[in-house]
Amino acid sequence: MEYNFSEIEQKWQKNWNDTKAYKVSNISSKPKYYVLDMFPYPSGAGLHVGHPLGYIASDIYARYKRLKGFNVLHPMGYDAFGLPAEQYAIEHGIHPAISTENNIKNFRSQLNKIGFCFDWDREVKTCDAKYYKWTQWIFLQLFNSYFNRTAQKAEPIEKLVETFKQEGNINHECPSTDVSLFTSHDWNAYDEKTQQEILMQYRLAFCGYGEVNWCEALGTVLANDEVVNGVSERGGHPVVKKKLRQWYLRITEYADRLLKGLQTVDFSEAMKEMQTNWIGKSTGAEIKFTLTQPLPKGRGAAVVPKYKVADFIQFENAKRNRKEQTEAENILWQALRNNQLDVKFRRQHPIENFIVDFVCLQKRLIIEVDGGYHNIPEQKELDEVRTIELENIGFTVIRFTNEEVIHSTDAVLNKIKKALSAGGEGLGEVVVYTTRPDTIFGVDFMVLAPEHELITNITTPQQKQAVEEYITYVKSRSDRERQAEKKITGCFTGAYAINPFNNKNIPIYISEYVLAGYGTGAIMAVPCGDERDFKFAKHFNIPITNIIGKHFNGEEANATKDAVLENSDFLNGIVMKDAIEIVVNKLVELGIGKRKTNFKMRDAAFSRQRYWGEPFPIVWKNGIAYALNENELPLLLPEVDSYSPGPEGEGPLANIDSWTAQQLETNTMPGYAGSSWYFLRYMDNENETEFASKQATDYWNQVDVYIGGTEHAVGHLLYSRMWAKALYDLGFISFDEPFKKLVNQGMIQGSSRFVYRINTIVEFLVDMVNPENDPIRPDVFISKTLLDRITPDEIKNQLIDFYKKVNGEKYKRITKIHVRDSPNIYSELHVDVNFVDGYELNIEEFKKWRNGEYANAEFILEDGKYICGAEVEKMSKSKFNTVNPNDLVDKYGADTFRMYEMFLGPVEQSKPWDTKGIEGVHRFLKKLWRLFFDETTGKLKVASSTPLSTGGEGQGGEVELKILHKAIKKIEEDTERFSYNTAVSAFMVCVNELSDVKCNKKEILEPLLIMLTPYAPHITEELWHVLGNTTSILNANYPTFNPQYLVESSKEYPVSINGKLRTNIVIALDASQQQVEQIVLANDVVKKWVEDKPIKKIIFVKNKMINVVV
RNA sequence: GCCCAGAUGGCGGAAUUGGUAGACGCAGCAGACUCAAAAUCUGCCGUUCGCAAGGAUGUGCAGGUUCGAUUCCUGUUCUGGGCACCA
Repeated sequence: MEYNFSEIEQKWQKNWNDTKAYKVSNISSKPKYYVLDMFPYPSGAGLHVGHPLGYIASDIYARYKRLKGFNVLHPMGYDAFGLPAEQYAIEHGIHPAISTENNIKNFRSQLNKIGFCFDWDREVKTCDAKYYKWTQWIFLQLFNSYFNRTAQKAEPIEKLVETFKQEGNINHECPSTDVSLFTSHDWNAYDEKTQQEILMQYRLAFCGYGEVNWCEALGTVLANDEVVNGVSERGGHPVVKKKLRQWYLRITEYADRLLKGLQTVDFSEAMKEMQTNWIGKSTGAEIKFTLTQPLPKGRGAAVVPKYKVADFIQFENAKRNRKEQTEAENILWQALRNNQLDVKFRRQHPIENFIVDFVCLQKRLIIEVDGGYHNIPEQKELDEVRTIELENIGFTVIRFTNEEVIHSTDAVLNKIKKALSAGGEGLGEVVVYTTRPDTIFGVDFMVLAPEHELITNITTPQQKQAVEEYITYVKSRSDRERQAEKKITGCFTGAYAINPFNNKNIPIYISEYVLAGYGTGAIMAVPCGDERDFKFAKHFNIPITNIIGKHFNGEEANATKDAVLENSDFLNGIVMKDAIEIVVNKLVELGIGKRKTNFKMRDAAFSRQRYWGEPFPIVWKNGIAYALNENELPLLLPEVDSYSPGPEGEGPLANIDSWTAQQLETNTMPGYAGSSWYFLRYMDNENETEFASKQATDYWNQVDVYIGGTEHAVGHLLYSRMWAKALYDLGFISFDEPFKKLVNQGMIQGSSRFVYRINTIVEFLVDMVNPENDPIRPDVFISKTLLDRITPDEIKNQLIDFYKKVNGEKYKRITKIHVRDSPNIYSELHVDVNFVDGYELNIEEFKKWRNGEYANAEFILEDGKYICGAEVEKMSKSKFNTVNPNDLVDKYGADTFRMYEMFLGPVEQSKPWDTKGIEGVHRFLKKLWRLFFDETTGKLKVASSTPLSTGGEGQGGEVELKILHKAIKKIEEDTERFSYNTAVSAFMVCVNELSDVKCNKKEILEPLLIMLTPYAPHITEELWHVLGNTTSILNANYPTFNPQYLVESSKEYPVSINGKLRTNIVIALDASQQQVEQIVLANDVVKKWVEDKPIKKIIFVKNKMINVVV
């Protein structure tokens, strides 16, 4: 019998389908195992050979775990909302639902051909209303929650509202800087709109404003990859940043937990590192730099005033005063202490010759609480003098009576708050964020992000025009371009700030290398320690202060933390990393800065101005966003007439009158909405009352193995981790990390092929009387190898020869030829790899390509062949380098295809696709087949005869058992660690060796079949039944490794002299060091190399090697 | 620019913990079977010197640690992935 793979594969695929062999139950006595693939987007191009790589890997693992006795969940579904379908709809007028459904059908049929063990009854599609009902529902949970920073978890927003009613937001710092402190009194007095606006700043899903790529000409918002070099990819229209109302997820609140969670999951170190870097936690300080301009109101002081620090006696008095607090002072202190108003207050603090009641040094605000004796005239006069003196050195003084403090505390606090915010404006200041406060004395200039709000206020009239021009330039550039730019650009604002530590004037610049979104959008530049600051200083000729002595050579910056500080006042002589703490403490003490933890990660933009996505279950009333009720879900995506954007760049939903009449949100959710929780829906995909029952999510729990590419490292993987954490916090699931183990699959790259068209233009002077004599100028392609060798002149001559040939008789009438050089002598064109054999172009196929576009093409060949150029690129339809798995399955069968994809190399490594080697794997399966069937007679030759165990007489049995158990050990280990390429070669070795010993024993071959089942399920099921089994091999028991079959008594040791291998000697494994030394030194080869040199030592590593050192 | 990964024969790759570099497969070469082809089987196959025995050299590049380095360290080049609206 022949190995007829297509017959076998169809037969068993039908059988498995009919018997529901892959149906998985949520109720089982077996331990559970959840194997998940990353959610595919069903693109119109269909599957190419790159897609199944991860699916085959997971399929093998799922089948392996099943053989090992697990109840395995291995589902598949579609991330079906997305931009490409919408783009297709715009171009072809076909509803995305229809094109998506077609793509899904195509995808599924392609997947089925490969023989995956998906439980199709659990299939999900994100664009299905039954699915997105729950995406909307989860969104509402996020909308109706806030992050309790004390408890470090999400909680219902009603709980927060209760707290606000009781105590204001004193214990719940707002994640947004837009909301300052308010009391319960304040809260209760706020109107609905204010209250809702405040709540919005706390919600986990919230509305804000964000910049998008706006293309005026197309009237639409563009995705980043639709923008190329600042213009739209389609049409090349200019693109600028535009602020639009957007939804966000407050993922930044989860930053710390997302970091901590990484310690509990089994992801690669690289993956964890990428996520860690993306979250970008850094510790440092915010430092306030006072501006020299505009001048503080009415006082004329252009420098930061200094004041005298208290002497010993004053400190003693202050201490005593603190103990003898009045009732009013105590009340106020309780409200001011511990940064409750966001700033640090001190009580009974000595300033100049006075001891003031309360002072905020940072805002230079003094609060005096007056007891009764302040009412006498002398005291009043003294107080006034004191106020004037304090104001002269830059303080603001406000006074309250005991009465006011005790009876109208709220009003007093409000006045203080107002005074605090006014204080900042008067002086004008820039807050910078730095991770290196130790370098404070090396600050030579300051750089603000061009978006920084202070810029318009501080720019001097002389610099105004230059600054505006620069800002216009920056507006046209993406963050990526800004960071990648090597050229130094920037602009001086004309303003100066003062270094609070040495009063040095610091020029303030703006530059695109400072991004508005990170830190405070302003940096203090230390050119001797930071490369970009250094280059900036050089470019603008800013003198550089060296604070690190010989560590700075004047040629390049040195970011060391180990240098001893110089030119640094009170820090001189201190090692930089120790100075960081000292400076931070000093900043806090002086009230000019604070310790600050920063995250690079930003809140996740969660809306798109598009049609093909989940509608938000949100209604707007009077500018307030209200959630729909649960029973109004799903909010169905309506039909639209056109997929073009709304009037102000909103999504297409804004064009539907009935939609806008209901005041429904016109944005839709982004692609990652549905994919952030799909792994939960698989557990219970038909549930109509919950996103998944608690019972189901408790049973399946975390995904045990998740296989997917690193391209999702920071997007999808962080979002879904956040969603899981939020659902966990709110009590809907009982695990807060969704994926226990992550295996990264590499990309299969395309190996593109190119043909080279000659561009040189040949002009003919022809007989104009007969226009039909106009000569034909076919496209001429030149072979790559030839192109590399010959000169442009030779190319021209070849070209003319061709024109002569094709024009034949006509050519004789041509009176003159003129060859005009074009800038590029030739063009490199992608050609479909499917009609290139290796590098040789199949010219006939090429001529038929693209409806005969090149039917008349001519070719300059070499040795009768057209050799193509080659390059490794992304596999993509537009590059004509895709290979369809269907073609390969038809030609070699699914089993061969599956094994070949695995045999290509390690799963996690990227590699270019090359179909060439597939024959080898196919031969392996045929060879396996021949172990069962006689080549010539076609008869089954497997016999049942118990192979003899160790010590028995029949060596045949021993050898075969050894071969089998060596394979079991290797293949089981390799499968466990996803090293499928080495497992496949172990199968090959095993089958080669069994063929060599002509093994035909059922007891050897049957376990081999079981081991091979995960890799090649069809052929093994067929042979399994050939051996007489009646149940499916899918449910067989994995063979058990027995080490006793592999025991050896001696080893052939490699022997090196001075590390160079010279010979091999067989030595018993139990030999001692002395015995080994004797044997080795007696060896002739060793003697020859040692000659009479003295032997220093002999290194003997048991079971490894021997090295003689002379 | 920043973050992550990778680089080994003509090609895909192996070497799991610092211990015989090139397993397994492809391609190639030689041979067997055949009228022939296909299929199958056998042998050879990093480079280089040599008739051979054997030697030299060799894991992107330059250094270092070690008895011994593809493996560890420092620097560097190139390639791939990501960089917040592709999914």
